[in-house]
Amino acid sequence: MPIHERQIRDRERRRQQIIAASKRVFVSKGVSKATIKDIAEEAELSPGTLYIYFKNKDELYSALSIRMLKHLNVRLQRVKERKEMPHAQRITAVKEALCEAYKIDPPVFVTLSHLQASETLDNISPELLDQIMGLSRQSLDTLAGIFEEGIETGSLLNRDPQKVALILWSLFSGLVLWEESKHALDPRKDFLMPTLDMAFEIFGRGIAKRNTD
Amino acid sequence: MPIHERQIRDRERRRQQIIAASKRVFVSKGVSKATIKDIAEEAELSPGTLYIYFKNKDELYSALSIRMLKHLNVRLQRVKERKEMPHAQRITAVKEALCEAYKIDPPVFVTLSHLQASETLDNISPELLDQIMGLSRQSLDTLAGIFEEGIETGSLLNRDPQKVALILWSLFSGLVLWEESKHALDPRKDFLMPTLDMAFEIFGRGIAKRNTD
Amino acid sequence: MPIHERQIRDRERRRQQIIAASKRVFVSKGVSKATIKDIAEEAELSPGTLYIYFKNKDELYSALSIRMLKHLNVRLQRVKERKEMPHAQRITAVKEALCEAYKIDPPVFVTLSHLQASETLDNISPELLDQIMGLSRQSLDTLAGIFEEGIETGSLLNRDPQKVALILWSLFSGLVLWEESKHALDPRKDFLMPTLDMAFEIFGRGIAKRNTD
Amino acid sequence: MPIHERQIRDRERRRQQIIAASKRVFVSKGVSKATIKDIAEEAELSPGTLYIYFKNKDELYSALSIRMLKHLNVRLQRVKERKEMPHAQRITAVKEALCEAYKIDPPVFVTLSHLQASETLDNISPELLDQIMGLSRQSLDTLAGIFEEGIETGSLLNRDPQKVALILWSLFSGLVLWEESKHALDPRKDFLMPTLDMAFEIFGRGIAKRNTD
DNA sequence: GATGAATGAGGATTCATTCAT
DNA sequence: TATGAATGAATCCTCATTCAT
Repeated sequence: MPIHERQIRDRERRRQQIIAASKRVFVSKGVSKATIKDIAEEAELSPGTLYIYFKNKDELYSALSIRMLKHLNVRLQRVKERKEMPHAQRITAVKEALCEAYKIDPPVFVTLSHLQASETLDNISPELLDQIMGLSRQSLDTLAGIFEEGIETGSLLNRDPQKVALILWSLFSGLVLWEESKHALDPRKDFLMPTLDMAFEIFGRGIAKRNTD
Repeated sequence: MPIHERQIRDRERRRQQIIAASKRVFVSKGVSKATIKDIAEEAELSPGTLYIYFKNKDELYSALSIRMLKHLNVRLQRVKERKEMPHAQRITAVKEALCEAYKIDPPVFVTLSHLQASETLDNISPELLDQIMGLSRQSLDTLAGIFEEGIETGSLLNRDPQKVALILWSLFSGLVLWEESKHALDPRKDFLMPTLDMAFEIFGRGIAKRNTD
Repeated sequence: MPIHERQIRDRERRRQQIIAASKRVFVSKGVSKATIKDIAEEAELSPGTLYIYFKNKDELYSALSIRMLKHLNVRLQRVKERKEMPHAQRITAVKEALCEAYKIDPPVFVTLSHLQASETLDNISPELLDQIMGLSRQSLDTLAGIFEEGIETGSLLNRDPQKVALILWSLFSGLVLWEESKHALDPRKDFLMPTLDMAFEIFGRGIAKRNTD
Repeated sequence: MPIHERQIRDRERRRQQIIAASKRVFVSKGVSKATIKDIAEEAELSPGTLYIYFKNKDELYSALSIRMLKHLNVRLQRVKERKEMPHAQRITAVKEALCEAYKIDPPVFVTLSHLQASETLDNISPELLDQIMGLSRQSLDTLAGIFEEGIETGSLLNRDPQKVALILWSLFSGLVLWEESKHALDPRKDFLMPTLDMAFEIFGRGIAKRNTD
C-alpha cells in the first residue's frame, strides 16, 4: 500500500516540521517563554494543528529531547564499538558525539535540563516519560560501557563506571547550560569549544590510570 | 539616626523572612510551580506586601540567588586565603564550600540555573542583573585565583584559570541539577555525595601537575 | 428514474446509519460530551462526510428528535384510532406508546429536552425547526384529540384537551429526565417503569369523570 | 470582631451579586451558551474575580441550584408543618411553594435539569455534588412526608410516598421546562400558571382517596 | 461522494501585579 | 506599612466546520 506509506511519511514530515519550528522559537524566545501560538506561527500552521501531532505542550517539548537523545545514542554506540581505540581518543570521540548532538539542537539541552528539573513533566504521558528516561539511561549506560572497557584494559582508574558516566554527562551539560546563558547576555562566539576541550582534557587526565596508581 | 537604622534593619529582616519562605515553597512545589500567593501564604503575609519588598517576582527569585552567591563568595574567599594548604586539600575545601552553599538552599541552584538559562531575567532591573553577574563573576574569580596560585606554585597544570574555574563550577552545578531531577522521580538518599566526591577526585587528578608534565 | 430513486434511498440509508451511530455515542458519552469526531468514528466515516448528510451538528441532533417524534406520532395516531377502547385502557396505551418511543432512543428524550430548553436551536434551519415544532404539535394534538373524545363521551373531566395533553407529556418527560439523571449516578435497574405506572394510574384517576363530578 | 463579620458579609454579598448576574445571563443567553466572560460583564467584574468566589464554572452553576433548593426546602417544610390542613389545600400549598421557588429563579430549574442530566457535573467537587444531591433528596423526602401523612389519615391513596413525591416533582419540572422552551420561541405570557393549576387539580384528584377505594 | 488534515475562533482558567482601604 | 480583593492579559486547548485531494 504505497498510498498508506506516503501518509505515514507525510505525517512524520509534519512532526519534524513542527519540531524544527519549535526549536527555532526556543532559540529566539527561550523555552519557558515560547507559546504554542509562537510555535504555530513559526511553523506556518494554526495552533490547533499542533495538537493533531502532539498531545500537549509538554509532549512537544519532550519530542525535541527524544530526537536529540536518539541521535546521541547512535553516536555514542558507534564510539563504543571502536574497541581498538586508545582510551584518550575515545574520550575525545565521546566529546565529539556530545558536541554534535548539542550543535544540532542547542536549545534542546536546555529543554532537557528543564525536563530533568522536572518542572514541566506534569502533562506528559507515562509512556513518553518512560521513553525519555529510557533513552537517558541508555546514553549513560553506553558511556558507562565505554569506561568499563577502559577499566578492564587497565587504561582507566577502577571507579564505578555508572558514576563516571554521570560525571562526564554533568560536566558537559553544566558547561553547555552556562554557555547558553552567557550567549543570551553576550553573544560572543565560541567561548564554549575551547572550554570544553580543556574540560575533557582535565577529565581524561583525571580518569586515566598511571603506573603509580 | 538610630530610628532610621532600625527601619532599615526591620526592612532587611522582612526581606530575609520572605526569602526564607520562598525557599521553603520552592522546595515543596518546585520553582516554576511556585506562585506569589504560595510564597505570601508561607510567609504569612499578603501578596501585596511582597511587592513592598520586591519589585516583582523575578527580583524575588534573584534575591535568593544573591543570598546564596554572597554566602558562597565568603566561603570561597576563605579557601583562597588558606594559601598554605596543599592544592589537593584546597580543592576538597572548594568542594565543601560549594556543597555547603548547596545544602543551605538546594532549590536555589536550580533557580540559578534557570536564571542562567535566561528564562526569567526579563523583568529584572539592570542593577540587580549587574549584581548577580558581578557576584557570579566574583565567585568564579575567586576560584580562578585559587587555581592561579596553584599554577604559580607549580602544583597545577598551566591552564587558563578562568576556564578551569568555570569547568569546576559547571561540573558541580551539572551534578546537582541531575541529582535534583532524580530526586523528584526517585527520592533515594544521597547518591549525590559519593558522586561529587568522585568527580572532585577525578578533577583534582586531572588538574594536578605531575613530574612528567 | 430508478437510478435516481436508488440514490435517494442510499442517501436516506446513510443518514439513518449516522443517526444510529450518534445515538450509540449519546448513550455512552452523554449528549453534550459527544463530538462530531466521536460520532464519525462510531459510524466508521470521516467527520467531513457527516457534513454531506447534515448541515451541522444541531441538525444532526434534530434529526434524532425527528425520527423519534415521527415514530411517536404513528403510535399515538394508532391509539387515537381505537375509538372503541375504554378511556382507562387508552391512557395505558398512550403510556405504552410513549414508553416504546423512549425505549428506542432513551437519550433522544434528553436531547429533545435540551432542544426544548432552547439551548441548541441556534444553528438550526428554520425549516427543520418548523418540522420539529410541527411534529411536537402533532403529537400533542393527537393526544389532545384522544382526550377530547374522552370528554365528549363523558369519560373524562371537561378540561382544555390541549392543556391536558401537555400535562401528560410533561409528566412523562419529567420522569424520564429524572430517571436518566439517576441512571448516571446509580444505575440500578428500572426504577422508572413502576414509577411511570403509578404516575399514569394517578393521572388516569385524576382525569377520569365520576358520577359526582 | 465586627470587622471580621463585615468581611464575611461582604463576601457573601459578592457571591450573591455574581449569582444574580449569572441568573440574568442564563435568562438572556441560555445556560449552555453563557460564558464566564458574559457573567463577569453582567456582574461588572472581571473574569478572574469570579474565580475568587467560585472554583469553576460548574460550581457557579451549582450555586444557583443550591440557593433555589434551600429556598424550596424551607417552603416545603413549612407546608409539612401545617398538619391540620386538608390534603387538597396542602397540595395547593405545595404547588405554591414550587411556583415561588421557580419564580425567584426561573432559569435555575433549567440548570437543575442540566445538572440532573449529569452533563455538566464533571468539574464539581464531591462535597458540592453531595450537597446538591442531599438537598434534592431532602425536598423529595419532605414531599414524601406530606404524602405519607395523607396516607395515614386516610385522605390519600396508599402508594409509595417516595414515588408519589417524585411524580409530583417530575410533573412540575416537566411543565416548567416546557414552558421555558416555549417562552424562548414565543414569549406569550403565563400559559404556565393555568396549566399548572390544572395539572395539580388532576394530580390532587388522582391521589385522593375516595369512599369506593 | 468521501476523506481527514487543517483551521481558528472561542472558552475556561491562572496569576503577577495593582490599589483603595 | 499591610492588606487582599480585583484585575485582565495571557495561555492552553477544544472542536465544529471547511476544503483540497
